[in-house]
Amino acid sequence: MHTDENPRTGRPRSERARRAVLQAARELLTDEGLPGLTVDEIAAHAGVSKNTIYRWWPNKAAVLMDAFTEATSDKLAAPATGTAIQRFRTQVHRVAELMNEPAARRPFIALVAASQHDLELATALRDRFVADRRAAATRLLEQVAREQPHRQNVEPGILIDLVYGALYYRLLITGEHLDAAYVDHLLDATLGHGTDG
Amino acid sequence: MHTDENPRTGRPRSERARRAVLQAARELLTDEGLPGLTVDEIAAHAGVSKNTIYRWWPNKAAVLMDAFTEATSDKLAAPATGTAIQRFRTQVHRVAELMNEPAARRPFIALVAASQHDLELATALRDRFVADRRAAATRLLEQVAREQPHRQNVEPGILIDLVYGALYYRLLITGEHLDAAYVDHLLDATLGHGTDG
Amino acid sequence: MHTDENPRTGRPRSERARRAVLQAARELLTDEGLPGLTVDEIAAHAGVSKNTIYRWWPNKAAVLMDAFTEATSDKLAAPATGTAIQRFRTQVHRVAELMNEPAARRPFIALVAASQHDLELATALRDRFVADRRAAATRLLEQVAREQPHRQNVEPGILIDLVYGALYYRLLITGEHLDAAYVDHLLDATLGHGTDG
Amino acid sequence: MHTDENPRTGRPRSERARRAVLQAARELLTDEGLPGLTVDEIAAHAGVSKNTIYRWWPNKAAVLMDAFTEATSDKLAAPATGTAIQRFRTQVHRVAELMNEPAARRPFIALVAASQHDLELATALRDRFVADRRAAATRLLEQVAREQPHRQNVEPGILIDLVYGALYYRLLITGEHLDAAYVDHLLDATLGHGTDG
DNA sequence: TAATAATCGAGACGGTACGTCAAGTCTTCCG
DNA sequence: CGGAAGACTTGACGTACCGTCTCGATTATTA
Repeated sequence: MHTDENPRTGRPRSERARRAVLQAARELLTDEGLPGLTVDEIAAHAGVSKNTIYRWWPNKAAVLMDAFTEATSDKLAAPATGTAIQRFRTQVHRVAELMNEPAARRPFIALVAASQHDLELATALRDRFVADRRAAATRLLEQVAREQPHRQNVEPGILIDLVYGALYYRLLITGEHLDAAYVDHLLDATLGHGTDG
Repeated sequence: MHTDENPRTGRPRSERARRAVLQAARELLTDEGLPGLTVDEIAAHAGVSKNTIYRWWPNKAAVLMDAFTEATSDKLAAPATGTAIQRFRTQVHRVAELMNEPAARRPFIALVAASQHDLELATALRDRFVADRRAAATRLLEQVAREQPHRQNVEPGILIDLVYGALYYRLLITGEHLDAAYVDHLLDATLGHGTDG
Repeated sequence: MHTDENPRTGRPRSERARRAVLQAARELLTDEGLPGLTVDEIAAHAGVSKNTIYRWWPNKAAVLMDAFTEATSDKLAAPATGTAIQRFRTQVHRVAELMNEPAARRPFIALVAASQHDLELATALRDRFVADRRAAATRLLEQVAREQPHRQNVEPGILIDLVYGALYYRLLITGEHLDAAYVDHLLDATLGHGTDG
Repeated sequence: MHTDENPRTGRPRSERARRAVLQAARELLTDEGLPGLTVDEIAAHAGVSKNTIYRWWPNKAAVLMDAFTEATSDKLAAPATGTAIQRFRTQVHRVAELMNEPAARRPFIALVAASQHDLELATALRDRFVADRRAAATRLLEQVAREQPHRQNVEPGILIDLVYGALYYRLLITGEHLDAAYVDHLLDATLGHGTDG
């Protein structure tokens, strides 16, 4: 999105159009993913010209990226409370919930799929979604290691790969459900039991 | 592929054409993935008509699926030796190596990406690639549980999700390298150290 | 049709196949004309292989040409009786009837249409259908001129063009019906009234 | 052609593209007729996308119909002068000249051929080419009958069929040349000699 | 209160790939 | 060798979507 540009003159960008586009992108996204979503459709459904879409986004992947971010950013932002371990567990649970939520699951899958052959999108996805959580998780797990030096802790990077990897694995490969119990199983298996209290 | 059908009459299917198509699919696959691979290109490069491709495969995803299977089936088939745990570790290492191998990495990524919006492909991928390994791994881990009942074992399904999930996570999300040391880290963290001897 | 070839050895040509092909061609011809008739259809409907068709005919136009000739040759062959003028009139009536007959009208139209961009077919059509009638008509009209030198006769070639031209004109351009009364009108207008007795 | 529609908004239709398509159609038409003319070729030769062609014409027959109309409409439009009979004779001569003119002969033959299996085209051809001339000719011949009641006139419809029929007959069946002398022969034979002064 | 300037909806444009279809040829096995 | 079956190459078809472009109309700031 070209929000950085700010000409002092001329007709200002239509906020209505921006919103309509993002909403249309969300509404029209089906199980067919990005390939099943066409810019013409989005434009028609949003009551917007294709020109307007291409003026502000480079392609439909970028549109969906924005649509996804806008819809989910607040859900992951709320700060967790409790011990470091508890906060880590909360974070993982939240991501799992996101992957289950109807409004977020399909866009997310579509974005991950598209990012496999779209380097820019892959970067954007990592920068705007993965990196934050990964940094926060690393900090929390390092804190755990400092506070409980006697524990036999695995490297934070490895542990994060294991837990988050399992979430993505179910989301993308097996397609199985991601309920809270399953997430607890993953966390218990990697952090040890009784770490949720 | 319709290899199952076997009419006694008529001109037999050209094995040369079949091979040329699969090889062309492998050779022409770039980082652009399936969207960057066109049936016209494959046909031209293989010296085969589009018609022939569509006679035997429903779409280019199916072609690439066959191309991938043909190229990698033997690499994963060789039986591992040693204890149950050793054999499990070997299996995981082999999958990781596959994900690293130039000839297999790109096709695999492309197939996983495409399977996100292609239900048939997703099923085929699970049935022909994931299911076998998962069943074998489950058997091995159950054997471990029987032989070492004192061990604090996690459920096989969870453990498999964790380990394989981490592999897919690096392959699809972070794009980081999957070397043997990293795989050992994953296995040590989930199975315990000293399980490789 | 390659009837000229007559090898002394090997399996003889199947008369059953030949007939089935020509009948299938007649039966499958619709208002779509030659373009709407496919060799695959003919082969399937006749229970014959495409190979067999291409062995004996160069293309589907030739097949239809044979099918048409076979079905209509006898209808035009019966000798007319009476005076020269009467025999000429009979000949014209017979051609008009042919153009009306369901079994002949469509094949004929299709052949004339196809002959516009198929030189071989055009030649065949002229040689095997037009030329005979034209020669006979010329002979008859010259005989009339000899027998009735006082009559103000137009050149046979012009008269034939006028009368037959009108038939083709209705067949191909206006598509109007060609009944006997209309044909008599044409003949009366060109030969003079009272020439039918 | 959808020239009737006139939306006030959107990018206006490219006159350049329209012209280029029609010209390409004329230039690329060979003795192979419509079947030998491909939309891809027209598009490439006109520097236009296939899309644009299909946006404005339903098929290549419609393109050629427009190309033909555009090139010939003015040639037949100029009013003839003289008596009713003279004007009729002029009209017939003009059509004959059209059938001889290199720029018009092939398109016309191709259109008549195609109209044998294309109902829409047949209607268009009759409505836009045949009907006008036929109506005008009928009017002229009726005027002749009124002015010269003593003459032994044949029905206008029959006379038109005879004369124009002969032109089409030569054009489509025998392929012979249509020079002015021949046309005069036809007119003399049907209207009587000395009607050209 | 204009003039300027960027946006907007609409929709035509060139380009590329799609998946289908028919033509005509070739390759097998069976009488 | 003829014939049935059916796979093969070739080439055109008509469709769909992409991303760009050109209109007239709109809505701001600047003069």
